[in-house]
Amino acid sequence: MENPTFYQQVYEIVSLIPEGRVTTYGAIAKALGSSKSSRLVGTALISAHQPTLSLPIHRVVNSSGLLTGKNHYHHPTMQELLEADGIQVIDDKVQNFNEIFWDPLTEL
DNA sequence: CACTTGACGAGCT
DNA sequence: TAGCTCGCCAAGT
Repeated sequence: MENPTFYQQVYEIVSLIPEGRVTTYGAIAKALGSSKSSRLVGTALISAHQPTLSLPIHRVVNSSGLLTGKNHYHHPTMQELLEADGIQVIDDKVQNFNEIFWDPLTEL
């Protein structure tokens, strides 16, 4: 796209998240040049939850490693998907968050 | 064109 | 420690 929307850019970053790793809304926003648009990233994922896009959006959590988007999942749950990636989730929180955190700015 | 809507984040009470 | 408020900003209505 010559004029990719902010959402489109979010989709691209999300699609690049490696298996077994997670990133945050803020990190993605920052990678796109708008560190203060973390909310936009979350809103973008709502539009991205379409089956046709099949993006690993379950690998995106908030800055605390909390599964804030869990409510938007029908089934399987966000936790189930993360555990399928080998990520340990306890009480809606990603374990070893600091270790599996994937920063699009640093690792891309 | 103006108003509302949030999978957020940081700061304050 | 937990909960509430404020700022930010593109997209949808």
